Amino acid sequence: MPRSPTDSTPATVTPPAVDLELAASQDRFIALWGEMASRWGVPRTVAETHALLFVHSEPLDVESIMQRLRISRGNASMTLRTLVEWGIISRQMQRGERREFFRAEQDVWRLFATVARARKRREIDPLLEGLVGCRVASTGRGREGTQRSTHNDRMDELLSAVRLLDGVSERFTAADGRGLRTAAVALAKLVGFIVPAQKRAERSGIRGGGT
Amino acid sequence: MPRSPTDSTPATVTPPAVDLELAASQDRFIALWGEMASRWGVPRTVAETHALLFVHSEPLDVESIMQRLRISRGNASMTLRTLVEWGIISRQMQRGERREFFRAEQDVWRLFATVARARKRREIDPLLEGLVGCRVASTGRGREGTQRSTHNDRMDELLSAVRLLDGVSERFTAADGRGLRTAAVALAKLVGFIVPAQKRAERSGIRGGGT
DNA sequence: TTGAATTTTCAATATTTTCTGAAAGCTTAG
DNA sequence: CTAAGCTTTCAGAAAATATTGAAAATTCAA
Repeated sequence: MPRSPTDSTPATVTPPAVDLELAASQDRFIALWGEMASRWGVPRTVAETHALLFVHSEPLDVESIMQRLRISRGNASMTLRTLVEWGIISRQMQRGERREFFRAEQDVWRLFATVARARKRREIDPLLEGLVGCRVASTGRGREGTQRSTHNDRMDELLSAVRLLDGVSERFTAADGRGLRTAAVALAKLVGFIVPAQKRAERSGIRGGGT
Repeated sequence: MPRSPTDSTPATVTPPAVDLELAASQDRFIALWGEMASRWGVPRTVAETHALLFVHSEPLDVESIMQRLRISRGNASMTLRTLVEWGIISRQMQRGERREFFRAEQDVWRLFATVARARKRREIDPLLEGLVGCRVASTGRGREGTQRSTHNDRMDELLSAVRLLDGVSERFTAADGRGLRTAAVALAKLVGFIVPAQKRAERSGIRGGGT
């Protein structure tokens, strides 16, 4: 590997002539994706790594990722493993090459479907399991029985609502991601909502983060 | 106000005879909800507070909440404020009473719709805004132009996918929560997935994150 | 098998987020 | 106006999470 020990330029990814503007755009996206991720409870570097692989169509090796994102080897390793587990990036080893390369799922809808499925597993399934255990034995007697029934009714209502959403999502995020897109489009039509090509800022001062 | 100054009993919520089994069930639910919340990136105590108010049909005052959940006054205050901002609990002051009482939205679908809307605002809207800024000026020239186009295409694809989902969710989570339920049911039908009126344990060993 | 090129693991460290508690701020009765 | 009763604020403590870095493990060519 022809890299001098004095080498300190971070541009491992691209040999000499880099398109700086393009790189800057990519960096903006990486930052944005990382930023969003923290709101979704996903570690920043995990999202950044994914973003890098997503915008960089050719597969990258660990070294390049480390350098472009300025993260440690250990972090890169764990992060990549996580992403592979989630199924949104894949390892690619090639004969003649010792190191592994990684590439991201490029299809947006498949990406979404995969993420949705992962979240469902982590966030919905345990809820469904747990809810049944939150009921209380009904005694059937007077006022105590009534209170208990009310409680159970509440739990049941919650349970069936979650089940409904769960069932739907299960069908729509199946494997190829087609379902998700279909669902979105179907729904859009259903309400007569046509997706505009151009975005319109209907409301500007939305939020209320207070202070 | 008939409370002696020596009064120190913590049982503000329930006078003497409490249904311990019921309380235990409620606690299980509170714990479960709190547990789930941490996976969704919501502070545990925020979720627990909401859970308590959700299972406890009558309004509760801050003191009761603090004691039942064993949290500090400050935490309770901030937490309640958050929940009120999210729109899933409401303050209720009453003449003759100095303290405030809180009660949770009891309708599950409205609850979901509200939460969905809040998340959309925090997690989707900033993404939409940010994405446009991630494009790169197309030069239109040779290979550099091609790379740039590819990048922009990717961003556009992402953008329109997010917009589609966003638009749909916007319509379906509007205010009353009816939309969400409607959507879920509609989708369920669309794929031939019939929601049973009575819960049926189709799969028992639901399985899970199987290693 | 050896050893050079990688990747993985994990204890230690850094960072971020959440919670506490005490003091300051309101509001209303008197 | 003053005081009692409640609520909010916020700096710092505590807890939870994320990241590093270097040693150990793995892999493969020779």
